[in-house]
Amino acid sequence: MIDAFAKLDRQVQKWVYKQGWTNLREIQSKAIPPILACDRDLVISASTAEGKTEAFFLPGCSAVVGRKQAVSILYISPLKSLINDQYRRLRELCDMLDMQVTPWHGDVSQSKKKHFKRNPQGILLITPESLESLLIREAGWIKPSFSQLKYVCVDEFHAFIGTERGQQLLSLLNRLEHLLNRLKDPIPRIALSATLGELDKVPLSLRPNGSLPCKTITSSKFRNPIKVQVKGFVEPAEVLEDDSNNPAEHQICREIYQRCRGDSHLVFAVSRERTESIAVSLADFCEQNGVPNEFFPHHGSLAKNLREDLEARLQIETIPTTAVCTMTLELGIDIGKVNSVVQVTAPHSVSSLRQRMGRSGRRNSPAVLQMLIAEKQINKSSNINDHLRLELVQSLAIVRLMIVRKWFEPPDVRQLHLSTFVHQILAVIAQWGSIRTDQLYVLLCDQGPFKKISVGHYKQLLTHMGKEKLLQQFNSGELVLGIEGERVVNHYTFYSVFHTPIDYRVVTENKTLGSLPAQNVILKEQHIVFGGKRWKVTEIDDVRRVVNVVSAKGGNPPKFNGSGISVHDAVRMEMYRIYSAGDYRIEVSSRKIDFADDQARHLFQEAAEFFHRADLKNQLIVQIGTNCYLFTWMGDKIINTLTVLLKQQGFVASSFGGVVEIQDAAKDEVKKCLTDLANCELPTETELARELKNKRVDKYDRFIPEFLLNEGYGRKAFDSLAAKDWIRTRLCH
DNA sequence: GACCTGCTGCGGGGTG
Repeated sequence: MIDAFAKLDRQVQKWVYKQGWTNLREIQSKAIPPILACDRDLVISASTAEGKTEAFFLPGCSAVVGRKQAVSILYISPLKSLINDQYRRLRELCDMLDMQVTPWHGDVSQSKKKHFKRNPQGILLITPESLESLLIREAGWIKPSFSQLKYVCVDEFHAFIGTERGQQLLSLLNRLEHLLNRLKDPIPRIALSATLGELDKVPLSLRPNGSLPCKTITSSKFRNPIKVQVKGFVEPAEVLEDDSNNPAEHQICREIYQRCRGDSHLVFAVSRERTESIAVSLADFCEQNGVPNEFFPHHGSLAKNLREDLEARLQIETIPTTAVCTMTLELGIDIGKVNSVVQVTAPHSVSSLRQRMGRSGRRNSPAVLQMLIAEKQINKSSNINDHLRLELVQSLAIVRLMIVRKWFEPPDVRQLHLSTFVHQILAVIAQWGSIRTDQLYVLLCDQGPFKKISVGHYKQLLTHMGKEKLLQQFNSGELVLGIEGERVVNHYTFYSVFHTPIDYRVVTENKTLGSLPAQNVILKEQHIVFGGKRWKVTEIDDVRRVVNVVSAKGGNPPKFNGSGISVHDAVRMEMYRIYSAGDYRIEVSSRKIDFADDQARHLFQEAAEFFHRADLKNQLIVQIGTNCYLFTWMGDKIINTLTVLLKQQGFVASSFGGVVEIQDAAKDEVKKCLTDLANCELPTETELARELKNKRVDKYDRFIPEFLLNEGYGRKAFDSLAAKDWIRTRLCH
């Protein structure tokens, strides 16, 4: 450890002393030799607040100190706010090293950018979108300015893996190496990441062409103990018309109020709508009790300054503050640690729950999680899903997977990312002016990250893009942008690969509170909840897309849009094990720890009894009245596949919470149908996708021909092989 | 029955 420290630059060592650090953290010491060697990629995987940033920058800066001719380190972050944070943290170190550090994103002033362009050196902190714009517009400047580039560092790498934006990033890094003639002598990539599942697969996600070896560093540090409780609530069967007084949610808010007031906590409420309704109820409790409000909402549709005010307040430990939030407070921004984390309604993945837990656990105190789950009261009209209490059992399963099995979801790496492929074709042509089709394929698919795209598909896509006037091909084989291509590329929204719907701005007295999706109807005089407060809509301007509001009483939060959720196989399999055993408790050295409260335990016992009575341990198809219910206890890809297969065969099938409902069908009929299907070739995922409408979900899907779109969509939504395997191994026996 | 992220160049007006 001490040896590693000795290898750092003297000024860097001085900076470490100045921080009052007596020694480096484990991952920081471990990272020094491989970064100084500069001959391989590196994945630094550790939980928040273990000093990952310094783990890279201490040796990284040591290796490049004194170099003035060109940029030495390129740091890429998914968030502008993180770039601003890192800039503040790096400035002192870089001042001591007489090294330039420059933040570069959409909010950085033109003057700062101009200064850097005249004087490119040191460290550049940038977003993928800004790097894209530099490659397209300033490739001639990048070539000399980055000629000495020694490291590329990607922060929050887990947020990129398997996404459209991550695919763009990989393509950008490959295009950069190509531009700098560094394909044979690649620039080492350092990925900083929260703890990941399946660490052995990360190197391929960091450099798909494998042109440089990769080392992975993790921390063996003893983690804070974890305290978890699941609390149950009962939703009365007869809910009054006025759902503003939703009884279970009211009880849940009372629980949060009593638990959280006086300290700092995060309440993850899953949807923006629920975030608003809980935040405003808690503010109401404060008002009724004559105490100052300390509960505030935080989500992506809230104005930036409101969010930043709350983030700043969370950092002040002496002021009790509870943020009711969506995943906006899951990663990235430095808000310090909170006393505990509350999760309202079941989380959908183990990995996001883990991230959330990481926000709790101040100085040697345990990380505390409370899950508040409402289930419906059972009556005559209750359906099978109500009886099974799927949400409660999903919550129990996810806690067990996190604590007992220490498992979490790997990213889906089967996807084609066709929308981003179209984007990168346009971007590369815009960058070079023109390129031969074979060169373009080598750059994006052979060397770059689009390895799953065949030459045949590539050619058909180019033909289609030609028809759409995105491209034009000369007789020489050179591709240039077509009229439509020029139009798309020259618009400033081109640089991002993710889709953003049109919004209305919500304004009061010239202050912007946030935004609302345009599709959702808001009426004049309507009372709404927004930003944790109550308002009346006074005016709607459809041209400027502005909703004006004034302070008022009453009202409900507006609807925001959301698409489907996806639950992994492992979660449903764990649910099946819990039901079958009739026991969810966690075994710790021959003792069983019950992490549910009385109400949750009671709700679970009722559900387990129902499961047992219906013999769901052995029965995979159940007949209730004229309907059938199919239980696979598998993830949503298999559920989707079976649902569409049954529909194709003429059944009326739909799924909810992982259970497939088949209307007006006999159990044996359904079983025979699926068995027969599995005895021959099942339709491919592409064939299943043909059955569906509304498949254009990603930003550039509108430029993809139907047959290719089916291929891309099929891989996202279905898994024919796994579905066939399930029928043969489970249903046929 | 879900969430999040980002982007330009230019012209007009105000300030020091």
